[in-house]
Amino acid sequence: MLRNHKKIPEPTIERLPLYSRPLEELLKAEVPVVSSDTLAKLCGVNPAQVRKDLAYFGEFGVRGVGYEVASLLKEIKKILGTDRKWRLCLVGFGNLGSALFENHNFRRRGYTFVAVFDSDPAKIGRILENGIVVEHPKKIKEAVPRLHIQIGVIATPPFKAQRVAEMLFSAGVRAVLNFAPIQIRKPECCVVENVDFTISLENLAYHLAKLH
Amino acid sequence: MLRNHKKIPEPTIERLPLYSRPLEELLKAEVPVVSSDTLAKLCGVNPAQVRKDLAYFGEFGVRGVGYEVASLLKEIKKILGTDRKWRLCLVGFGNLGSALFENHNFRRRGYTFVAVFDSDPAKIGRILENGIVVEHPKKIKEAVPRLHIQIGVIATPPFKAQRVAEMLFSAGVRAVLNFAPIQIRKPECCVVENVDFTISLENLAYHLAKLH
DNA sequence: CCTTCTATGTGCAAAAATTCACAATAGCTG
DNA sequence: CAGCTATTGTGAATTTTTGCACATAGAAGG
Ligand SMILES: NC(=O)c1ccc[n+]([C@@H]2O[C@H](COP(=O)([O-])OP(=O)(O)OC[C@H]3O[C@@H](n4cnc5c(N)ncnc54)[C@H](O)[C@@H]3O)[C@@H](O)[C@H]2O)c1
Ligand SMILES: NC(=O)c1ccc[n+]([C@@H]2O[C@H](COP(=O)([O-])OP(=O)(O)OC[C@H]3O[C@@H](n4cnc5c(N)ncnc54)[C@H](O)[C@@H]3O)[C@@H](O)[C@H]2O)c1
Repeated sequence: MLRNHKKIPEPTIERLPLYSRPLEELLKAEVPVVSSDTLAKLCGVNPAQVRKDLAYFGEFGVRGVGYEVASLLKEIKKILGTDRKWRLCLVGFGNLGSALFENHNFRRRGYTFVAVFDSDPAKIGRILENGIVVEHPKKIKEAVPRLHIQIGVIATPPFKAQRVAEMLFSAGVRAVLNFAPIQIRKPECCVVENVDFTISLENLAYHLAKLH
Repeated sequence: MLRNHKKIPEPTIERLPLYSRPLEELLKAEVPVVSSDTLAKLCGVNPAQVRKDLAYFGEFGVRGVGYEVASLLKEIKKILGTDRKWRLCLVGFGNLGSALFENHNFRRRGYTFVAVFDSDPAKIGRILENGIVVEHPKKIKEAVPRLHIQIGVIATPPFKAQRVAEMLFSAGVRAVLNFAPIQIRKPECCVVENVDFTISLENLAYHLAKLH
């Protein structure tokens, strides 16, 4: 048994969400069982990789048959914590922030915005979906414990992002999704994920330039 | 000399944009020279990594001194093709699409939207910044060569994304930035980068769940 | 109940990426 | 201009990740 001995590689964690997407499709299409080969093709990875990744967490497959779609999906969600609900707050209700807030993919996957903060007086007080009211960021300190906010999403201008992050951390938030194109300094105990589209664009540009 | 012999590792390419961000800050602050140690700390990576990554492309540093900020930044931009201008089109002018279009970071980095496509009749004909008019996606075929579009950005609903991608590829686009949460099938010769925030969120949830 | 068939789980080897550690070398100082 | 210092560039060691290859186990059919 692999699962009890070794720690789980980061790339494995990053591939699990990749597997869960085609699995959701298969579930919808009422396909009962999937092989590592098929799943691998759907995700564009190696079949052995799929089996090994899954084996870190348990024996989910049946030899000679494959993986039962519904139960595998459930297991992956359990591993990722996606079977739980997570409560988020949004800081920065601008173009990007409002697109994030209005996107129902997040809620469908268990990520619910329960508070929105913005420093613009023109936006403070505005009433959004689910009765959420835009508040000044100075309310973060008080709102995080009261609303049990677990994840902070930063969509402010870059030069405000570090300060906002610090407010979130000191209010008790341990995980931050940061859309501002800067490197956030964080306490040891906290996790930060950066999303930066321009990095993806620069990657594309590099590969394009090579194909001349 | 490393640079002529080995092919460049993908992770190296992915780190270059990371280096360029603090370098821009340093340039603005008129810091003339930076050591691999300092740059590494700013980016949260190992200093030897910085040196090795850069050495793949040339000898940019001065022993005993460090790297000249301005010229290093210029070199990185040259490598990434960010010194060139790139012409993009946007397909899907919804919440996310319009946030992308209105974000001036892209243009500042040399990525300019020169066309916007959306299938919604209520949006077609709308006039945006720089005189760009929202057009029906059936115009892609004709617009790509005429406007020399090099990169397509997909921000349509997921179930439309594959079809849109095919229209882009067959019109001659070789690089696609895809925001829809599906795996795009692509011809050998083309490059696709996927941006999926929910993967980042699932990562955060996993790490949070571990810290319980 | 035994045989056959199929796809998993995993030991092991290969490949890739990271990090160490140090010789090489540029600049500075006296 | 010799010696000293700082920091690069890189070969070698280490760690991590991937992929092969096959023994293993469940299912199905005779
Ligand atoms: N829009 C995009 O497509 C896009 C793409 C990549 C990155 N980003 C980044 O995301 C961030 C937001 O982008 P945007 O386009 O939504 O910008 P925006 O200007 O539309 O919105 C920023 C919002 O943050 C608010 N704000 C400013 N200071 C604040 C503070 N201290 N506390 C709380 N709120 C504050 C502003 O009032 C505004 O509503 C930026 O850092 C941007 O670089 C955006
Ligand atoms: N909004 C977000 O924060 C967010 C986050 C993650 C992922 N996404 C993904 O990005 C995509 C767009 O999200 P959104 O929130 O902007 O959705 P949206 O519904 O606001 O916008 C989608 C737009 O695409 C247009 N469209 C539909 N079919 C089209 C076609 N065949 N050709 C051209 N245009 C077409 C629609 O008219 C609409 O304007 C979705 O796939 C979504 O899952 C969005």
